[in-house]
Amino acid sequence: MSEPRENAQLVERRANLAALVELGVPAYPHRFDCTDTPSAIVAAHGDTSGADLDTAQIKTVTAGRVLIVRSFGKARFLVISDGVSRLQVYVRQDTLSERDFKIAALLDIGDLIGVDGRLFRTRTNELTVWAARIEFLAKCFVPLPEKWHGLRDVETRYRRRYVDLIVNPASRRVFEVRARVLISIRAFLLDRGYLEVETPMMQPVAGGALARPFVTHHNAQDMRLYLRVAPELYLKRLVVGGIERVFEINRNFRNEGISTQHNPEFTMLEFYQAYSDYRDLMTMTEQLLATVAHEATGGDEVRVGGQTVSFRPPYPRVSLRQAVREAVSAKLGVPVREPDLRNRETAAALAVRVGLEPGPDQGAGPITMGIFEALCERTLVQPTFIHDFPTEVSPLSKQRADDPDTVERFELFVAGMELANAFSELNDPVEQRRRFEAQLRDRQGGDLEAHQMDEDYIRALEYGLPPTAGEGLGIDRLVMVLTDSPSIRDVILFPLMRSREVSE
RNA sequence: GGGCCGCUAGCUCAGUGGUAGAGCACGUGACUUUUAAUCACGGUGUCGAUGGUUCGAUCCCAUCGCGGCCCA
Repeated sequence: MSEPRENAQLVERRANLAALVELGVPAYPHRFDCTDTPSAIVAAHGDTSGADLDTAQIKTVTAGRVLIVRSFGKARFLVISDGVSRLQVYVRQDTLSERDFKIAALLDIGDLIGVDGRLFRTRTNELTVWAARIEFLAKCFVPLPEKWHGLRDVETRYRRRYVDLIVNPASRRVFEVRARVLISIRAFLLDRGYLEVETPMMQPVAGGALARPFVTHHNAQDMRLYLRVAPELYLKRLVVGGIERVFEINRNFRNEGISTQHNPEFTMLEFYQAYSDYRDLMTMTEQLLATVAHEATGGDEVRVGGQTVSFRPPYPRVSLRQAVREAVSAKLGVPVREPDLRNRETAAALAVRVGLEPGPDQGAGPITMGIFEALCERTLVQPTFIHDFPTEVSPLSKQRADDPDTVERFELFVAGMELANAFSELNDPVEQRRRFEAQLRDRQGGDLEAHQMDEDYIRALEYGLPPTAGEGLGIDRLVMVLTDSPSIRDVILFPLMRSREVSE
C-alpha cells in the first residue's frame, strides 16, 4: 500500500476491516461466484415491472463496488457498480444472517462486495437486489470523491485514472468509444483485404516523419536505438514484399512539446494500398470516417466544442496554396497569386506581413506551411482535405507529374486539428536518395526534425515499390473529436505527467 | 520556451495581514422501501514547498514544484 496520509477516515476504515476480521470474515477472499454483473441485470431487467419481478422471483448473484450507502438503522440501501452500471441493493436485518448484516453495517463507501438475492422494485420503482447474503470482497481505505461533484481536478483525474473511472461515468464512456473506434477501423480495413502487422518500435534510424525521436540504448548490443516516430518506412518495405494492403495501429513517440493536442506517445493508424494514389485515399478516408463515426457514436454528426461536425461525405478538397492564398488575401486585403507562394522572397514577405518571422534558411515550402498553420488550421472545423503540398516539406511523397515543386499529398482537418496525413508514395529510389540528402543538409543546418538517411529503405525501393498510397490517421485526435474532449489527455488512459515527489 | 491563472479538509469550493469555513464525505445517536434519504449533535487541516518583509504570513514579495489555458 502506498501509505496514504494518516487521517480520521483512514483510521476508521482500518478499524472497520479489523472488525470484519474479528467476525471471522476473510479480509482478502480469493474469488466470488457471480451469475450476473450489475450491467447485465440492468440490461435484462431495466424495464421489467415490479409485478413481473415478484411473479418471476428472479435470483441473482452479483458483485461490485459500493458507491452509496443510505442507512436506516435496521435496513440500508447500497448502490454498487461494475464500472458501467449502477445497481441498488437492499439490506434488511430481518432477512439476513446476523453475520451478513454486521458485514453490511461495517461497509465503507468504495468497498467491493458480493451480493446474493432476488430482484424487486422499491416503492419508488428502483430496480433493486433484495440481499439474502452479503460477502465482503475487498477494502477501500481511501475515501472516494464526492458523489455529487465527482472528481473534477484534471491533474488527479490523469494521475489516478482508476479513481476517475470509479466516480466519473463520462470518463469510462470516452474509453468505450475509443475501443469501438479501434474495432470499427479494424473491421473496415480487414473487410477491404488489409493485413494487420506490427513493425519495430525500436529503430536504428528513426524515419517516416519529420520529428525528434527519443533515444535509447541496447546494452548487450551496445547499440543506439530510437523509439519510432512513425512505422512508415517499415510498412512500405512490406508493400515491396508483396503485402499490397497493410496496416498497423500502434504507438509513435515524438520527443517534442506537450499540449492539448500532443502527447509524447500517441496512437496512429497507418495503412498502405498498392496500385492506388492519394485521391483514392481521400475517398476511402471519407468512407472510413463516416463508418467509424457511426459505429462508435451511433450517428454521422458529433458536437465538438459547441459546434456540429458532420462526417457525411464528401468533404471539401482545397489545395494548400489555394487555402493560404485565400487566407492571406482576406487578412491583408490584397490579392495573392500562386507564384508568390512558390518564390522564397515573396513568400517570406507575405509571412512577415501576416505577423510571422520566417527563418533565414526556410524555403518557400516551409514558409507556406507556416502561414497555413497560423491562419488556416483552426478555421477548418468541418472535415476538409487540404492537398498538394510543397515538395520541400514532403520528403517521402511523390511529385505531381505536371509540377515537380508539388507532391501528391493531403492532410485531413477536423475541428481545427490535423487528423490524417496521406500521400502517393515516392517509389523512385534515385529521387528518394536526393530527398534524403536534402533533408541531411537541413539537419546539418540545425533542423533536428529533418529526416535521417535510411540506406536500407532506399535498397527496398530498388527492388521495386508498386505505385502505392499511404496514410496515417491520429487515433487520439479522432477520439477527441468523437467524444468532444478538449484535451488529448482526456482520451489517453495514462497520459504522461511529470513525476511528483513523495506522497500527494 | 513566453504570458496569464490555479494549488486551502478525503472531494467540490469559499475566505482573511491576527493560526480557517461551507456542502458532501466522516463520527455519535434516531430511523425496516430510500435514492443528493431525513433529523440532532460533532469539525477533521503542514492553507503546494522554501526563503523574505512584518510584532505577527494561508494572505504581501521572491524563488522553486505540479497543473491548467493561451502563444511560440
